[in-house]
Amino acid sequence: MQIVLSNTSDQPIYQQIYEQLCAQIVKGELRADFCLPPIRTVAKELRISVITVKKAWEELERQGFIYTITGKGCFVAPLHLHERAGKRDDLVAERLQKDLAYYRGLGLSRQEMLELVEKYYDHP
Amino acid sequence: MQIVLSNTSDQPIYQQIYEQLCAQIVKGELRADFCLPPIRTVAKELRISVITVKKAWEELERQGFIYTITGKGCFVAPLHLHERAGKRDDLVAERLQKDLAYYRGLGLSRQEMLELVEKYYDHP
DNA sequence: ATATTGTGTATGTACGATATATACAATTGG
DNA sequence: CCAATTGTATATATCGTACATACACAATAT
Repeated sequence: MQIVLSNTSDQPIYQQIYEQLCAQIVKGELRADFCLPPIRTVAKELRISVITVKKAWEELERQGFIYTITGKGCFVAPLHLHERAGKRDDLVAERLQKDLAYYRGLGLSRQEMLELVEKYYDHP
Repeated sequence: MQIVLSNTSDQPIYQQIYEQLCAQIVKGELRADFCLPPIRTVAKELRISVITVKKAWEELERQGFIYTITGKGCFVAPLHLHERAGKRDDLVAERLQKDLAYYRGLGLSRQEMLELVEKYYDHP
């Protein structure tokens, strides 16, 4: 499990955490029932408050990515392969809609867009 | 000149305005030295505060898209064709970097990404 | 000249979201 | 049972967004 925070990002901390854990779970990098580190530990390592970590955890639980056992810890929800793929597709679809709208709004053609992706996707 | 606000969007109002005007300027839909409507008028039509419009206008000026003559109004900055194209590319590049990082983070391959763009770009 | 109208600007306020420290409650495990 | 460990709740501080209102400057008609 790995979390990297960006201080320059305009994204809230709890959301950065949420997204990164989301990604790791749908990719299967975190196995089912894997026990996440205590929020205190995460907070200490990232040098942020416990509450902020909890907020990310709450959102993860709300979306069905993890489950909580009070006094014991938080665990990765057991999702089958196709469920994980489905959740990933949900995340992609939701974001893609807004993103493409932006580029369309700037007047980019589909062809231009494809060329940009082709060019920069693997070379950031 | 046209501005459409979304109440459901999680984007700030002033930013929605900024982006839409940006787009219209780099696309050349607003001619150089075109006089924008008074912020009071825009505010009234959109049923928002003058301050919010001003905030969008400020950002547009900061980015060199418009210039202000106090007492007279705000005007579209005179940009040559290649300058406009350059600014559009700047906007695209800045956003594309973050967007692609997100999809990469979810484990999408370049091929998958291309297929999604191919499929949904013109059919939102 | 100067009053009036139109323009952008500044001040002060309110609210919600973000993030924090600290204290609390539930559960585990020796 | 008790101490340690876990997640949870309360109260507070700060920042960003948005607002209403009053101000300052420019243009123009009188």
